[in-house]
Amino acid sequence: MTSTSIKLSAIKTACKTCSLHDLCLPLGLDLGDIERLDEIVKRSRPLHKSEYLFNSGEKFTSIYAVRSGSIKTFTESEQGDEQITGLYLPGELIGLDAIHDNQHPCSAIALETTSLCELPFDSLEELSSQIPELHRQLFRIMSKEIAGDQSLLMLMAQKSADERLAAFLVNLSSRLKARNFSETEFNLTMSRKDIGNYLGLTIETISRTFSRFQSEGLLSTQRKYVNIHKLGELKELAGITDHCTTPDCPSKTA
Amino acid sequence: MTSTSIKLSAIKTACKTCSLHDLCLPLGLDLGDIERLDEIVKRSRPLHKSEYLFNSGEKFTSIYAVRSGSIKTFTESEQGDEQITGLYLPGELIGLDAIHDNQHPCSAIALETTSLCELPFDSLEELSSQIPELHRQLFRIMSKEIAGDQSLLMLMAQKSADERLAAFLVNLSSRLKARNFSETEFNLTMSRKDIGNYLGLTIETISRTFSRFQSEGLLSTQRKYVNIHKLGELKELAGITDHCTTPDCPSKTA
DNA sequence: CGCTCACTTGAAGCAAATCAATTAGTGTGG
DNA sequence: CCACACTAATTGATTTGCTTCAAGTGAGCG
Repeated sequence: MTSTSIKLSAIKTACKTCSLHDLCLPLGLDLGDIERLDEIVKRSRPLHKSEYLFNSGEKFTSIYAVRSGSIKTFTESEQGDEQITGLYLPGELIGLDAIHDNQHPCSAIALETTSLCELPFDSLEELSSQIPELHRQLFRIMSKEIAGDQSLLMLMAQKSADERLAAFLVNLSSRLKARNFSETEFNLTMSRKDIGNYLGLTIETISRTFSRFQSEGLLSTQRKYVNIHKLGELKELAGITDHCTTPDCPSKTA
Repeated sequence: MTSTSIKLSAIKTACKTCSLHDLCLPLGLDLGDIERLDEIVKRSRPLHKSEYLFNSGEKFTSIYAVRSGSIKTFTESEQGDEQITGLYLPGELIGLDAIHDNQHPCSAIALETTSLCELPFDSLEELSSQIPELHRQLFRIMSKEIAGDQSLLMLMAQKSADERLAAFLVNLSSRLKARNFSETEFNLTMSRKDIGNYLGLTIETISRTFSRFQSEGLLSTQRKYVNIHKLGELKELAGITDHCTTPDCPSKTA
């Protein structure tokens, strides 16, 4: 199971050749630094759909970067109700919320077949104290996560069902675009139930809202497949300030 | 206005004698390190009520630690509606969400007379690369902020008005307790309107809920003054998992 | 004293939740 | 390959918790 060294050379993935280069940690690092980073990265077999990456309460040891696929994180209250707290796409980092008390406050599960890079935190921390630019990059990423959560909060607090779903789709669209996927045609890896949970709505409301969007010609859906016809209108509905946390964010260019 | 050096010695506040020692950055640092931290800290005149600390869109230069008083942060959408994103008490750090794109995504305003420590980020970053423990502490604090936002999210997504207000009060209570204030008697520095906005509810709902809590004997209020009579019941209402981000969090001791 | 502003309380309206019934996919074993 | 169960999603009818609208109260202040 843990026969890493042999397979590694076979897979031959490396930060410097990774297509997520400019989304993930290596942004702004020089070649030598990237090689040092590469040395601490562990790459294991991909997770299948519904497999756990870690469980709530587990000891925190590593940060994970999504290489392909997608992951959802969620917390569970003792009443048993579950709240999805994050959806992670390729190039995004999972586990940043676990640093402060050394255990994961949420569980993480694969929404589809997903491969990851594991970054043992001790090594990452040590390396980042030697490479100031890595250090800065880590701060930036954590800061971005904070800012992203806060705009999601804003969404929850005072948006209607329509606005929430629109914002969710627009956000997903722009994140996919930044990863060179289509911004208008994609597959939702989350179920209606998950989306509802994530947005603080019921499955019925999500379903109805999708139906209405479709009858209004904004988009068409077929189960998990979504085709956005009027991205502009959807953005407007979402409140334009598409609570985006992506590099292509319009507010950045301002 | 910026005649700092003279006044500084007069005020004579220093991290090592600060009562917030174990809440703020110096946690776990040795005396020598604290002195080095002290050298980069700027302490200016206190802010009066309703004065701005910084404005949304402003260039990010410093992190601020609250020494006394309280600060609220909020974002404003182009439609003009405002969303409060944070309430900061003594010992807490403001501005962590601004690191990633070098400008503040929200505005910060004093809720009462408030004094702060300003930590120029460049210096802090440099110092933290020299002091591993400071480095670690910064990560912990940012991580805690992420985890805190996520539980607030959970609150918004699937809690009733009662549960939200209860959770808010319980959270405030435990944070005040950690600062050696009473956990049952305190003044709300936020108005009903602000509380409503923060929790995604209207001012009327907040008012009604307070009235009901009072008639049920859970607490009594007189304008901003709150006296909690049955903290236990309130905690239960809040869902026990008091989305706490404080050192005395029960889940920590588990 | 009368003004304003923050808060309280009541009544009506509405968006989303809940309850309920169907339909469409997915998987399983005969 | 087809019947079977099982889950995901859709659609409709009803209920409800919160908002909105509206009026009133009380504290603080010139």
